Amino acid sequence: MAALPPSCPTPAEPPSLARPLHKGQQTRAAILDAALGQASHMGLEGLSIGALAEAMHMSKSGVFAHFGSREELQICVVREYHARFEAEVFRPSLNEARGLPRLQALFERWLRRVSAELDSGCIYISGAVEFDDRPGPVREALVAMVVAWHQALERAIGQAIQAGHLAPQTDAQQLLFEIHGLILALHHDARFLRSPGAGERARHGFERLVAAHANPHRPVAA
Amino acid sequence: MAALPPSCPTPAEPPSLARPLHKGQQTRAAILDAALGQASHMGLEGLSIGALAEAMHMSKSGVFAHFGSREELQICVVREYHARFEAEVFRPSLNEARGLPRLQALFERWLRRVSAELDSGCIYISGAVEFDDRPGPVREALVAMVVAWHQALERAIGQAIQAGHLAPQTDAQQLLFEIHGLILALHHDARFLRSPGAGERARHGFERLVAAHANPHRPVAA
DNA sequence: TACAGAATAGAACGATCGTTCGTTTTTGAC
DNA sequence: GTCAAAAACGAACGATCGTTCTATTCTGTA
Repeated sequence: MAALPPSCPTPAEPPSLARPLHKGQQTRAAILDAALGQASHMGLEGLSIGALAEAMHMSKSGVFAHFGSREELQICVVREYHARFEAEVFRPSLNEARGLPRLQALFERWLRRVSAELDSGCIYISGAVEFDDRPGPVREALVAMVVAWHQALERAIGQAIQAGHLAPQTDAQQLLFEIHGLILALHHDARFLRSPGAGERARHGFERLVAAHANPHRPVAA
Repeated sequence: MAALPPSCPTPAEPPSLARPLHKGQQTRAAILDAALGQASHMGLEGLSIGALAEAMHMSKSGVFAHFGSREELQICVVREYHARFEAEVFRPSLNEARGLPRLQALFERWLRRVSAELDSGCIYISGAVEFDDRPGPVREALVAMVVAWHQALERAIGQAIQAGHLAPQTDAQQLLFEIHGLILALHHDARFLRSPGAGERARHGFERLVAAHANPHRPVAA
């Protein structure tokens, strides 16, 4: 979850802190917000500049001018989603103590984000399916974001091992794989099958995983 | 995995066994085969009658006439995928003894199908993401197929419990949820992240799951 | 208030989409 | 070989797509 190249075609220099948002960047942000909503419903490939313009009460060319191409718009949506994910899932969890508490916080916030029904689907998950076979810069951006997130999780697992919360022989990558599986199954069951108990199943699976990897020589913090 | 309404617009009566395939049904099958390839690369929404016609060296209208609408074509693709999945994953596993051996066979064949790189993506998985927000007959067909497959798996788990291979207090739906998660994580890591060890991670997770739910009062058959 | 530059509109483009329709070719049974 | 039915073609339709261009409107500053 390291810092990533600023935004998209945003002017070269990084935004100075006190600069007031000019009209252009303001509407640009509004468009991006609408685009995120559209992409999470229809997928990144379902993003349409025409539909976006209609939702914004703007002309197609007016919307288009802010991004220069549809592909650039898709990349910006990915980056924006990443920024929100970081702000809503990753950063708040840093308030928890290193190790298991932080890992638990990360998982719980991740779970809530994925199973949220209001603003829909996780773009990491839908994007991974849409672009697993489609080379190009959108796929690359998507991979970069997902890898960054996975690295953050792996780091948290490593810290839990180091802190003695998880057994020292724990395979961090394997544990990450299985945790990720729980989230993916949650996304599938909650969103596609509309199964009501999916959230609880994911939580239960996570607790079982943590218990199985708990360090037998040290009591696990609640 | 119960029998499902025959095929798509296929003539009303079920095909008699000895009837020779007439020209129409022959090309229809060939189109469906090509459509499956296209859908597993570009998704069900990426199915294009024009591209399909070009690949078949046919006219658009010639292809179109076999299905009557794009939506019908999508549904036929879903059913055809289901038929192949049943033939390649489900049916061969019935040769294994009821209980754990059969469950293991189901998982291993499922794993191989999902991680296969030649013919690409699993339509159940990509379709679930594409249609989790899109009501209509395609989504309904997709849900029906996935539910049938999940029921078949749940049945196999139940038999493993009944046979004493798994502990009697095992929660079949929870176990299914976690097994499904392993497959989804495999699909994600192998296809999207191109991570080479994903297959082994899924196997390892499955073995851990089985071991955790093993019946302590009865030795588990290898 | 005036003026440069940014922001938006509007029309048009070529391409592709699913679909319709009338015609032509092919097939298979007699 | 005949002939009706089935299958495939080919052109055209309206719609939508991303994109380009030129004009117009708006903004922020001096």
